[in-house]
Amino acid sequence: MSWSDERVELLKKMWGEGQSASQIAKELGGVTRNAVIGKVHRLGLSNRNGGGGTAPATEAKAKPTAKPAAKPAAKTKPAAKPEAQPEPEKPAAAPVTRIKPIIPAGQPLPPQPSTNEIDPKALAKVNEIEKKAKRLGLMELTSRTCKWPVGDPATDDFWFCGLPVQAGKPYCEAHVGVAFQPMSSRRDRRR
DNA sequence: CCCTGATTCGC
DNA sequence: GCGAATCAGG
Repeated sequence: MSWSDERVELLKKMWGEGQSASQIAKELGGVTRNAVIGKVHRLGLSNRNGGGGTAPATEAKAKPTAKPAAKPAAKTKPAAKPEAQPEPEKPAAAPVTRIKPIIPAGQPLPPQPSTNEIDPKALAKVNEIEKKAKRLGLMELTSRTCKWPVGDPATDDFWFCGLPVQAGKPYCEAHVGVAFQPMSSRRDRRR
């Protein structure tokens, strides 16, 4: 398989969308994720910049490996393609639909992470990805599927996100965002 | 163990 | 230029 024009374009597109190298590789077929990453680097777009949105998880790390190769690391990236895209980012998610008003009413309504004061960003993201959720059943869950529950367990309108989890976490990226909301908010109120 | 991207280097 | 092997990390 060679990097035809179309394939390269798809690569660019997907990479720009934040797709992982392995996913791109699958989509393209005939190549491994290594090939994709290699190509990405050769194309000079190892950096997924967009519009200052979410911070990149993994950033360039210094390589302490014993490599005496004296390389000033000249960044050859003076070129500015006229068709460069500023990356519109995710504009949507304004109304932020209330997650799920699933409360039979009359209940104590105990804990629940205040659905109220969670990063609107995170919520938006969740709503975004829940559309793409795989809607897995309890039995379909594996060690690497997002276990975020959606809907009312008492109804058949209940499923699990099922999207690929990232690192040892039980949820996908988006859900991790709202699940592990760092303790903050109401903490220091006296000011 | 699963996954991610980054880098190296023989081809 | 290509990408497997390897590295580094979540």
